[in-house]
Amino acid sequence: MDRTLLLRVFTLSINIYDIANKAGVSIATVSRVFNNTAKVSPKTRQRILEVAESMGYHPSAFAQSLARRNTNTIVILVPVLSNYYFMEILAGIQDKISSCKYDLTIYNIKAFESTETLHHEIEHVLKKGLGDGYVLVSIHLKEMEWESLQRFNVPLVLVDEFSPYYDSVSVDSVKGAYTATKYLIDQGYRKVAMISAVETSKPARDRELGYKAALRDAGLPIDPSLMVTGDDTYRDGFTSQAGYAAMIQLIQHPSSPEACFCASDIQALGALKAMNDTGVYLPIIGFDDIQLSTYLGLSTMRQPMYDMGAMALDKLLQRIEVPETTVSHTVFSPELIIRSSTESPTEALKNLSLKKKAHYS
Amino acid sequence: MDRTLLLRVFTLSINIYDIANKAGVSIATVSRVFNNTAKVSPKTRQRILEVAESMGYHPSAFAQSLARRNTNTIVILVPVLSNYYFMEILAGIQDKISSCKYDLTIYNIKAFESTETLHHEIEHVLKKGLGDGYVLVSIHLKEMEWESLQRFNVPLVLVDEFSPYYDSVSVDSVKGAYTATKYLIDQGYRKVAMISAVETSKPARDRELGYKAALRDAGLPIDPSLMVTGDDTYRDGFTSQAGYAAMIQLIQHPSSPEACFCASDIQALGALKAMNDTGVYLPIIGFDDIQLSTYLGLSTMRQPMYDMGAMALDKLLQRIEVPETTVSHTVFSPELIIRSSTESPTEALKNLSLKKKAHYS
DNA sequence: CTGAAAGCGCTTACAG
DNA sequence: CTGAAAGCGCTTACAG
Repeated sequence: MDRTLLLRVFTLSINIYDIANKAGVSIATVSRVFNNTAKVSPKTRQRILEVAESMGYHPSAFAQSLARRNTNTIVILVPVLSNYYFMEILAGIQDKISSCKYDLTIYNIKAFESTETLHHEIEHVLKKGLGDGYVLVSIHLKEMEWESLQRFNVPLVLVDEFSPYYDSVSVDSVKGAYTATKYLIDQGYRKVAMISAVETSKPARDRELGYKAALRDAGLPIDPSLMVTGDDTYRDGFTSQAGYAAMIQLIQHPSSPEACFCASDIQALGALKAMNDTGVYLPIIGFDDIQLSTYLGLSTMRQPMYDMGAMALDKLLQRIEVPETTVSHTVFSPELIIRSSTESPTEALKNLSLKKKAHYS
Repeated sequence: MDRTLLLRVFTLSINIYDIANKAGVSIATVSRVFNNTAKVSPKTRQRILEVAESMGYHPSAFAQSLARRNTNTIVILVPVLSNYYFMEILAGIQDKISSCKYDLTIYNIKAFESTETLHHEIEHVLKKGLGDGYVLVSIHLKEMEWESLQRFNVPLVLVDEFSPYYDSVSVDSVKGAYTATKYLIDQGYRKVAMISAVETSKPARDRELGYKAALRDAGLPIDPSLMVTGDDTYRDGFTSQAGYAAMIQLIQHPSSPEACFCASDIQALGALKAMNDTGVYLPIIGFDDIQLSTYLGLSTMRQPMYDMGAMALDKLLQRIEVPETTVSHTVFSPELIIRSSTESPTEALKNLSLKKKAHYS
């Protein structure tokens, strides 16, 4: 009695004891009606529900999780929240999860100055035990670091990353970059430039690999000065601003590149704008196929982001159910989507003058 | 001992007792070093840290929250995850929160068939007690429902909604719609159509209000058949698909509208595409100013989404600190941004043929 | 169908 | 500087 009163004063929140008292039952019974976990006489059930409703009671999620040793929630770990790529992946996850018992929580990983602090941050979150399972999107760790995460023994699936220890779904960046670059070469361009991102970015590195391989296979020289980044490390350089700056660099480049493969659509959009602003046109092909690309006529290598998200969640749910499932890796091959941004320069040139107007703002 | 062993078998997770045992101290001391809450001798501190590191220990977030009666996390409640509007708002929140002690969690409200189930879902989440404070984005409830939420006595700020009981930040939709419509009228168009969304959507209703008011003030007739929705209720009709369908309706409309105000940019993008596909051009002005709009030359009413997110978080943190702060409401006036989509038809017509090519996919 | 009681993994006065 | 113990709000065998 005293306890309850004291409690009230401080937290103003009602708990299971309050309900039990008022309904004249034990807390066990209250718990049972809220969990539908055992037969409770219709009468008492009704009474408890009424009391609870009138007092605005609901079991505390924390206490439940603690007592049950499970959380009934899936958590998504992402480095940045506002990003077209993640948005698509999240959509896939969200649409899938709405039909199951799990709650969805998105956790924003803050520290990512170095892979080491990233690693610590991930450990930190996993140890806190917020979810029954985790989807890690675009989190890139060293093999050893991935290995060490195993000791937490928690279901975990990787999107846009590979590690032998965990289920994963990703896209073959090397192959995609190769295809894109080869396409440009096949169109007759010899001097194909690349807009890339910071070198610590795994997808950027992989795409550089594919780009170089395509040049090599075509017997073309690799000119490192034609691989530009826009010198902007915000978000690893995957921004339209960085793409804009990079394209300006290419336009002013002494050896006049003839076409350009771009590590991401978002950068390509910036590059497109740079071309409009300067009036210089370069056939360009991006990577991702975010929704905007359709509208802007950007040719690109499509990643099935929505499906990747959905599949990642499937794998996670499966693993939570049956922890012994053998680890599986799904690697999608990006698909070449040709739109107007890779039209021949003469065709495109006509567009440009008008587009310029259209993009005035 | 027995307990610990048994536990291990089932959960495989180490707790504060394990660390205390191994380090030869009490759990209180272990707790203290992890919370930096009292002086602990450097020696023992060091030892405890080592033991913890070696065993991969970290305090359980749930147990901590339960014992402390606070969670150290802010939760954002949103109806849909993948949405350009939310993305911008989230960016504002995220950039702000990275410099404070709170963790950020995004909770996806599932049920929104009716405002009643929405209300219940919100109650449900608040009662679970997942956060120290909540930012509710684009959650629209009846005044009574908002009122009833007060009993949970939890810090809560509203974005894109108004209630006298809570801090809020929003935009004056009525005024914005009025300005946009008036602009078109001032350009000389008499038959201004509107692309709207489902009638249960509050922003859509408000924008309809502003649209009608502008027509009325200009002495123009209001033709309900010129207010179209695209008949798509997915996401309340705020999709480019719905915008596309709506524009098709307008294009085929017997009374041939001369210009169009659109309730959101995302719909306007769809409408733009419809115009490209059909070759029929209508000056159009959107609402939001999402990032893509710059690229597409869409005239629009700008909402400062990023700033709104940041400000919402500020208000929330303030309220958590000082619960008695008087409730404050910030209403931004959307700003008219003129780009090429409102060019005069003759000018625009020239654009169109080329844009059409550019948008080929 | 229902209760008493132990336990989930922590924090935090209180006492020393 | 450190420990014993109560408490956070639940769940869940166990017993009846």
